[in-house]
Amino acid sequence: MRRSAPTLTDVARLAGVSEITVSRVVRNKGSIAETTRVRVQEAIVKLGYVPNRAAGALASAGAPLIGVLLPSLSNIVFPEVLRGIHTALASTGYQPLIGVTDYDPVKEQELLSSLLAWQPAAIITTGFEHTDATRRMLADSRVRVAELMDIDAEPIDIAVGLSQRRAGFDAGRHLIGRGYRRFGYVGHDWNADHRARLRYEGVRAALAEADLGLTAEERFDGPSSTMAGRKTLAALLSWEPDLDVVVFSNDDMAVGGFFHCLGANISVGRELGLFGFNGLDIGQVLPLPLSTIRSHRFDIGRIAVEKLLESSRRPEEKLIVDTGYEIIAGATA
Amino acid sequence: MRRSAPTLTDVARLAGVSEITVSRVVRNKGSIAETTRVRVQEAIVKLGYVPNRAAGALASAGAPLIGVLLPSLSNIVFPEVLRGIHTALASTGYQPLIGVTDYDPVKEQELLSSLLAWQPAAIITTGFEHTDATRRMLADSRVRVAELMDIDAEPIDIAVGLSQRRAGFDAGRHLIGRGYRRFGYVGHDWNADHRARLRYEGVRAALAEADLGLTAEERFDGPSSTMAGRKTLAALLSWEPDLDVVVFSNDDMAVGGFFHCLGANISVGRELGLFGFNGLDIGQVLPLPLSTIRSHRFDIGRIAVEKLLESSRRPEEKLIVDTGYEIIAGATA
DNA sequence: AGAATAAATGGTAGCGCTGTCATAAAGCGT
DNA sequence: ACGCTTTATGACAGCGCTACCATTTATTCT
Repeated sequence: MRRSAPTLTDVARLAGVSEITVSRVVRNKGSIAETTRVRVQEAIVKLGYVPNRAAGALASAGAPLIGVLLPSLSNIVFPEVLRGIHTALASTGYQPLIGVTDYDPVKEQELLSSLLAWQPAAIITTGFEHTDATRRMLADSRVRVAELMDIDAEPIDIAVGLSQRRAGFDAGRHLIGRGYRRFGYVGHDWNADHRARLRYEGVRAALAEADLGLTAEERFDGPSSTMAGRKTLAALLSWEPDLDVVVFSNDDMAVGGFFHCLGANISVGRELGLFGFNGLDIGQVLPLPLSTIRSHRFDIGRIAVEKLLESSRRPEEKLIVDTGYEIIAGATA
Repeated sequence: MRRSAPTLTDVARLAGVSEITVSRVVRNKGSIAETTRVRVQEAIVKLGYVPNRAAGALASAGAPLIGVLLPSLSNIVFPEVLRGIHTALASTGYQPLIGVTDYDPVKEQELLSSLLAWQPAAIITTGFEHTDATRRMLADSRVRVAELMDIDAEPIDIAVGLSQRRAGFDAGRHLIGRGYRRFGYVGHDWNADHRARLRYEGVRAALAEADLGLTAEERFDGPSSTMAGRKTLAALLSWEPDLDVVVFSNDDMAVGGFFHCLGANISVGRELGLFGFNGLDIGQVLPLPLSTIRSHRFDIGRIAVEKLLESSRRPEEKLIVDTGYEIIAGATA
C-alpha cells in the first residue's frame, strides 16, 4: 500500500532517464532510442504507472476528450449515434464526455459550458438550434464542432447527416407514386424534435406539388414512443376513418400504429398504408416489414468523429457530409 | 478576440479580491460576504470566465467525473441505466465519462485504466466479472465503485440491481403455477451476457424443483435482438413443435418470438405461451402485452449514483441494494 | 574532412487551480 | 471591556505534466 500513485518522476528515476523522456515514451511522441523505450516501459509496468490526465491536460492546454451533447437517450436513434462515435473513437485515445440536453437549448448551453471547461478536442452536438450564447462559446473557443443529423443549414464547422426535409419530400413523392391520395399524419411534439417537423414539411411540400394535402393529422403532445403512435393513430382514425395511408413522424410511432391496426383488425398495406422514418430494426422484424426511410445513424456518429479528428483546427471551408438515406419499400405502404 | 481564455487571476483582478476568494465563490465553499460574492459574480459574467477543470482536478487530486463502463449501447437496457445515472447526476456537478466494453473484461480493464487516469470520484461498472488486474486497480485506487445489475455476489464496494438467478427462478415457478409443463427456452450468446445465463439457471432450478425439465432449448449465437428471437423460435419449433411455453432470455428476443407466431399463425397465449425478461415498453405495446419480469433499469442507475455520492470514501460495510423486480402477468403466458 | 542535418536526450518554467496555514475583522457573552 | 469564537479574506506553494529551447552525439552529404 504505497502512499500515493507513482508519477513520471518515479518512473524516470527508476529507468534512469529524465521525466521528459518518459513523457515521450508514454505519448509515443518525438524520437526515442529503442533501448531507452524498453527500459522506460519496464519501469512503467513495474510501478504500475498511470499517467495523470488532468496534469497532462493542464500542461498542454487540451484534453483527449470529445464532448458529446445528445438530446435524449430514450430515443434509440441517439444511442446508435453514440455507438458510431464510440467505435470511431476506440482506437484514438480520445474519450467521449456525454451530456443529455432533453431537447432543451438552454440545457445544451449549460452542458456545453461545463464540457468546454475540460478543454476538449472537439464538441459533437445535434442540429442547428442553439442559443446565441452557445454559438458564441463555440465560436470563441477554437475546438472543432460537429452538428449531427441535419444538413439543411450552415454549420459552425462540420455538419454530418441527411436532409430531413428532402427525406420527407421523397417519402411523400414515393407514396403518391404508389397511388395513395388520402394522407394522414401522426406525429409527436415537434417543439422538441425539430427534425421531425422538417420531415413533416417535406411531406407537405410533396403533397402540394401534386395538388394534394393532408386529409387529417394528429400530433401527440409528448416524446415519440410506440405507445404514443398506437394511441394517436387510434385517435386520428376515430374522427377520420377514411384514409389511404398514414405517415408517422418516425418508426417508433409507426410501429405503434401497426399494433393498433393489428388490434383493430385493419389490414395494413391493403386497407391502410403506414410509413415511418429511420429504418429501425424493430420495424423490419414486424410480420410485415415497415415501409420507411433508412437513416444511417451509426455512420453519422462515426463519420463525425473521423472528420473532426482529421485536423485540430477548423479549416476555412465548412464541411457538410451527406450520409444520405434510402426508401425501404417494405410491405406496409 | 482575446488572446486566451480569462483565468481566476483575471477575475480576481477585476473584482479587486484575491484568487482564492474567487475560487471560493465559484465552488460555493467557505464563507464569503454577500457583497463580495456579488462583485465576484459580476466580474465572472463580465469576463465570461469558465473555470479550467483540468487545473482544478490537478490541484485537488480529483475530478468531478464519474467513470461509467457499460457492456453495450445496442441493448436498450443500458441506455436506460445511463439515463438513470444522468438524471441523478444532473444536479450534482459531476459528469459521466463513458466507456463501452462490448462485454469484454479485457476491454473493461483497458477502459478502466484510462478512466482512472482522470482521478474520477467514482466508477460504475456492470456485473461481477472482472479481470484480476481490474480488481487490483479498483482496490488500489480509493474511488467508490458500483457494480450494477446483479446482486448475487460480494461487491467491491456497492452493488445495485436484482438477483438475476432469483428472477429466473420466480419466472419458472410462475409459469409452472399457470399450468405449463412442456418448457422451451430461447436464448442468445451467454458467454457475453452472463446475467442471461444466471436467469436461465434460475428457470432450470425452478423446473427441477417441480420435477420438470426443459423440453427443448436453442441459443442464438450472437447478441440478443428481435430478429434473433424470431429466427431462433422458428428454429426451435421446427424440431420440437409440441411446447406449452417458451421462456426467452429477454424481451427483445420474446418480441421477436411473438412476431414469428403472428406470421406462423400460432395463437399466442392459447397454443403457446411466451415469457420474456425486462419489461420493455415495446413488449407492453404489443396487441397482447408480453408476460415478463420488470427490472428497474432506470432506478438501478439512479440509485447507484445516489449511493456513490453519499460519501467519498468506501465505508467498512459493502452495500447491496436490491431494486427488485415484478412479474408482469401480461397476456402471452 | 568539414559542414549540415537528424536523432536522442535533458533543464526549466510554467499551465490554472486549490489546500494549508495565517491573519484580520466582527460578533458575543459576562 | 476582555478574551473567545466565528466570519471573511489572503499568501504561497505545489499538484504532475508538457512546451520550449538547448545540448550532445550520430549520420549523411559534398
